[in-house]
Parts: sequence; structure tokens; C-alpha cells
Amino acid sequence: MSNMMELRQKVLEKNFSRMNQRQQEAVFHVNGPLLILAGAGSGKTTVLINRIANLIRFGNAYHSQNTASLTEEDCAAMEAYINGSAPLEPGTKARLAVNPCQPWQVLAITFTNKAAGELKDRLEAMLGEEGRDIWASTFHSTCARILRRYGDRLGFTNHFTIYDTDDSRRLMKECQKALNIEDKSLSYKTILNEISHAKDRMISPDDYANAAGADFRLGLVAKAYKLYQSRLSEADAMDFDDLLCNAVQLFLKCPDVLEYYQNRFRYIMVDEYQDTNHVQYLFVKLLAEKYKNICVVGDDDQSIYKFRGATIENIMSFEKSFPGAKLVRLEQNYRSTKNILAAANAVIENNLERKGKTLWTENPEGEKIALHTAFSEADEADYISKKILDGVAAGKKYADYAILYRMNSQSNTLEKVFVKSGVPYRIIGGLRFYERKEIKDLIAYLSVINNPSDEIRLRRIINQPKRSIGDKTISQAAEIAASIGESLFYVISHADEFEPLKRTAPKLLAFAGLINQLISLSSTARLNELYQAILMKTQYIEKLKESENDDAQDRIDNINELASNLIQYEENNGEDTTLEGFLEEVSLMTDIDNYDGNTDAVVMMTMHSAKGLEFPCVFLPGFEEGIFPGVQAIYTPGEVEEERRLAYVAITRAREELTILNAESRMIFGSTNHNKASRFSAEIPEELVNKSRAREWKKPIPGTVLPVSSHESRSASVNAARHFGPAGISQPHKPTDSYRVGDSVRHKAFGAGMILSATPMGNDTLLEIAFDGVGTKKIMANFARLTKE
DNA sequence: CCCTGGCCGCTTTTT
DNA sequence: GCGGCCAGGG
Repeated sequence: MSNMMELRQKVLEKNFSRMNQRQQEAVFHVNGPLLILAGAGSGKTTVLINRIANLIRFGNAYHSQNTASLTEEDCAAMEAYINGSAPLEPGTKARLAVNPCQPWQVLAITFTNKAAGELKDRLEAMLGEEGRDIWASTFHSTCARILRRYGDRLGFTNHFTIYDTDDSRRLMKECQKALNIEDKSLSYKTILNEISHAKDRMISPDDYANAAGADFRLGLVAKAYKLYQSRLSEADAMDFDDLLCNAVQLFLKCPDVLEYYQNRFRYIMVDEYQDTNHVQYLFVKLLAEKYKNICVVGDDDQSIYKFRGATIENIMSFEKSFPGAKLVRLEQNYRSTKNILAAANAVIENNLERKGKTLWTENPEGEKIALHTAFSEADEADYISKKILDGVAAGKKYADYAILYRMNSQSNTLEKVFVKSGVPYRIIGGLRFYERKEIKDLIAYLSVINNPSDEIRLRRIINQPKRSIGDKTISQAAEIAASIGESLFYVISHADEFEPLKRTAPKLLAFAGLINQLISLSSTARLNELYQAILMKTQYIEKLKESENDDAQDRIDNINELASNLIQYEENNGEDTTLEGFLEEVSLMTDIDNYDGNTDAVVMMTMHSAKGLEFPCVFLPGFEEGIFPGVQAIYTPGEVEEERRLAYVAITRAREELTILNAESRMIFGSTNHNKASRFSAEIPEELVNKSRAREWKKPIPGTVLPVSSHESRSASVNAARHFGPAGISQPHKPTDSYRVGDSVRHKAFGAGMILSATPMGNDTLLEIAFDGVGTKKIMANFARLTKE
């Protein structure tokens, strides 16, 4: 019989032969807790997917002694398969399994929606239909889904609203007002931070008040916390942290619910475990308590979210929290060259607080790492843009390049230079699509239609576009609402019944009527029809046009983009499409989720956003003391270690080429600084690097300086490139020879004008245009979005 | 009630 | 350098 067992093991090994030994260890360990310490680029997603596939296809076949299901014929079939003389026949394959699990018994939690989506796609590709039934989602959406079902146990309806940071901010400001807390003495930021930490530790407002004792400031925070929570529940809303701690709360309060999910999720997997915080740990711990089939994947060296509560502790003490846990280290890197890896190892070695591991690779040595010192941030951007253009001329694609920086604001200089030199780019993060005013407004309309008691969002749109309903009226109405225990929307709908509102009653009633109309429409109309009705009835676009805002057209583009998102959502969900579903997806969505990498453009994002991604060529600008590591981190060893981990993440994003840059002078927050090169670049051994520096101060050549003022450039071309979706990509290769001197053209921001000169530059043409009433501007043709008159 | 202009302060990272 | 907030004028 042991023969049979060995044979089966060999078959499985062959079936998963694309995994290395360590990876197989992780794949075959299915029962009991498992910690996978997976270095950057060690194929952890592949392991995760194969492990799930193994769970579903073969269960515990590898370690099981039970071979009862196998026949003598299977034995022969297995031998044939191992010899390579025959493929594995489905019947035999099915009989290999020992206690396989159902797809819906698997829960895979990731950090971003993008990672979840990728996991789903790859699982579907591997397992077909079955792959669809696996729950692969983020902590937040997993919790949201559970709360949609059982939130009533905590006093929420099943269509509660999810507040994003902006909503939370607005709400806290109102709480401050109500409690007479001056923002100067105790800022909303501080309070929200405190609350977030409290929630992470599952400390309720009352607990918090008790702990605050006689401390005046903490007492105020406690009051604000209490008010904030009661306002949230009045509005039937949860903030991001609530999603997690309410889910945990639910499990603690309702053992039947917990048990239901414990039974349902027999196998739990958590990706990026080093980035989990305390509540997330509790959530996972509770779910896994019954069967203890928990597998976490993480890398202590890549823990970069301490600032928002992630504790390295979770990964450090996993073996204590889950006794008997098996530990597997994945140290073979499949991504980067030897040089890049050596650099990364050398940097991270300077951290004291780590589990310790050293990545190695069979990849070639590769190029040395380029360390370039520029004069200024503009010079730095110039250097990058030239390198990219050189690379593209030599056959690379723009999309092979990524620029990863510490702060979003660093993208500005790069944008300007790229616009000028015709490098197509895409920025991830920064001002995100769903954070734009116009988008938030329209989402607020949809939210209020979905849930009229959502006061924060109601307030947002009540005078947007302008309806002559001022702050005073609103707070009066809110007061009445509070005194009679009705919602703000109720009071507005019955404005004529309240004496103090008499004067503005017609306006309020008109608004309430508008919303009520839309609500009734929402029960029958399709999502996009509803959206178009909102636009029509509010005259949103018309009012926007009237405002003659510089960026009105950009905003209208965004509004239309949202329409296509709605249609997309309808197409993806078919019969199951609901307004609520859309709103939920939107509230948990970020830009990075939308990065598909299919369009040929250089990608720019923060190092944080880049976690989990990889690129053939990576630029890391701003390696300077005071920038990276940042000023706030420099004097705290623990903080420096966190920054160093970020450096490690950044370096290991690169597959083939890595360029690290610093500038001798840099304009930051309005003033010029002279920063020393970062300690992190100094930690890379000399023999791995190729140093260079800008040789002499060159006068800005014509065209180097942006020909339009920063304000104008933002509204015109730059914002265009920041757009969501493929439409937002700047396209450099349109034919530009169609512009001739003397042509009349129209520019979005500058209006009508005439071309004075056209000078070909690279792929593009530099146009000098005399605009009526604005003066003469120099603009690159590809980015000007000119229309001929 | 709405708009503007000036002043202030902040300025990391994200679900 | 920017955006948020407030005060003052239309």
C-alpha cells in the first residue's frame, strides 16, 4: 500500500512540477495553519493558485495514507503518467483525491481589488467554471458582503452606505461643530486617527471614554467618537474601519453567524499578511478557529503600511497564534537580475527587526544599477525622459517603464517634462477618479436615491448645482430633524409644515420632489437611464458649461466616463445589477484596480501603490535624505526601517533595469532644498552600481521650460492625461504635419488662435500660436488637443 | 445667498 | 504650491 501512496505522491509532484520544491511543500500542506514567507518575486501568487487548485482537485491526497479509492488499473495508469507514456486519465485523476473541498469553501483574501481580480482570473483559467465559486476578495469587500447579509443583527439595514474618507471627514467636521471643538485645538484629522486606532483595537466609544478618564483632550475625542458613531448609525452608514470591526463585532455577538461562516470557509488564505492590522487578524482568527485551515502569505520585509495600523507583529507571531503552524520560506526569485536582487538584499540587511531571509535567483547578472545625480528635479525628469526615449528608439515599449516615487506631488515635474517631450504616460493614484468633485457629486445623487437617510451625501448635493439653498437653511432643517426624530430628508420633503423653513420651502420641496421622482424612477429604470435622468433633471452639465470653468470639459469627460462605468457594470452583472451593488463596488475601488498595463504608456505611481507589480525597467527618483527617507522618519529608527522596507519593495519591482536618482537641489512645498543623497542608495555595494551625474549646468534650452504657466498646463493637457481609462492616455504619435502656419485653430483652454510657427521636434511639433485675447503660447501639437476652425 | 480674494497652514503612504 | 477656510462685498 505504501507503494500506492508513493506512486500517488509522484503523480502529484509531476502534476505540480512547475513549482519548485519549497513551493510544492506549500501547495501540498493543506491541513492546519501554514505560514509562507514569500520574498519578492518568489511566485507567491502562483503558489496560492496552485494550492487552491490542489485543495479542490486532490484535497489532502499528498499526505494522506488512505489509498482506498484507487484501483489496480489506476496504479498502472499512474505509472504510465510518470513515465510520460500516457496522460492522466480523468477517472484516475478524480480517484486520486482524498477529501477534496468545494470551490465555495475557499476564501482568499487579498489586499487590493486588483489582486483579488487577478486571483479570480487565474483561478478561472486554471479550474474553469469551478474557479468562479471561490470567494476571492479584499478584507473590506468580504466584510461588506457579510454585513450586507447579517448587518441587521447590529441594527443596520442591508443597504447601508459605505462612507469613504471624504465622507468621514465631512461628518467629523459636523461633529466638531456640534460639540464646539475648534479644529485648531483638536483637528478632525487627529480625532479620526484616534478613532481609527480605537476601532482597530475594538475599543467602543464607551470604552474609550472610560479609558480617557480625566484627560481633557481624550475626553473630547471620546465625545466626538461617540457622536460620530451615532451619526453614522442614524445615516445607516459605516466607514472603512467599521466594515472590519462590525464584522468582528457580528461574529462575537452572534455565534450562529460565526459558525455559519466557519463551516462555509473551510480553507482560508490571506495574501500580504504583513500588512494586516489587529482587527483583520481578529477577523481571520475567528473564521479559522474551528478548522484551523489557515494559510497566510507574507513578507515581513515588505511591510509598508504601519502608518495605517498594520502590525508586523501579526506575521512575527503567527506561529504563536496558530500553534503547530508549518513555515515555508520561498527565497528563489524569478523576477529580477542578480544585480538588482543583490542590491535589494544589501539594503534590507540594514534592518534589525526582521525574520531574515536572503533572496537568490538563477536569472542572469544583468546590467549594473544606474545611480544618477541630477541638478534639479526638472533635470532629473529630463534625464528620465531621455532614457525612456532612447530605450524606445532601441525597441522597448513605453509600458516597459515605471517611475516610482515617494510622494504623489513628485509626479508634477515628471508630467510637465513628459508632456513636453512627448512621452505617453499614465499616473496611478493621486487625485483619483472617484475622488473628483463632479464624480463624488453624482455618486452622492445615486447614494441619496438608494438611501435618502444618508445625510452627509444629501448635504453634499442639496445645493449642487446651486439651488439657492444655503448653509443656514440646511442647519435649520437639520435641527428640526433632530428635534422631531426624523431624517433630514423627511424635513425637507415636508418643508412647508415647519414655520422656520417657510421662506425657503418652495426650493426645498422642489429638491425633495426631484429626488422622489428619481427614487421612483430607480425602481424601474436601468442604471444608466437613471444616471442620465439625474443629469437631465439637475442640469448638471449645463450648469457646468455656464460656469466657464477652465476644466469644465475635463469634468464633462469624467461624467461621461462614469456613464460608461455604469454601463460596464450593467454588462458585467446582467440580471443581478443593482444600484446598491454598483455603489458598493465604487466605494471600495481605487485607481490601481484599474491599471491594466495593456496600453503603451509609461506608468507613474507611488512606491506604495507599486507593491505587487513588476516592470522591466524602473526609475526611482528622489532618493534623497528628507524625501526618502522623509523628514518625519529620519530621527526615528523604527520609521527609517519602514522606509527602508519601502525601498526594498521599490527596488524589487524591477526585472531588468533599475535607475536610482537624486537631485542636488529640489523645489519642495514651495521652497528649494539641497538634499544629500539617500542613505539607501549608499547601502548598495559599489560594485553593483554605475554612477553618473549631470556634468554641467546647462541653461534651459528653449522648449525645456513649459511654455504655458503651471495653472494653464494643469487644466489643459495634464489633466487630460490623468483621466480614467484608456481615453486618458496621452497619445504622442498622431500625425502632426497637418498643422500649417496661418491655420486657425481652437484650444480648449485658450480659445481661438492662429498658428505663427510650427517646428518639428522628435515625433511632435512645437507650435507657436497667437490666441485671441490670451497672447502667444508655445504648445506641443500632440498634447494641445487643438481643433481646426 | 453667492462669489471672490486673501490668508493660512500643511505637505506620505490607502481600504 | 496648493487647497481649504473665512471674511467681506455684491
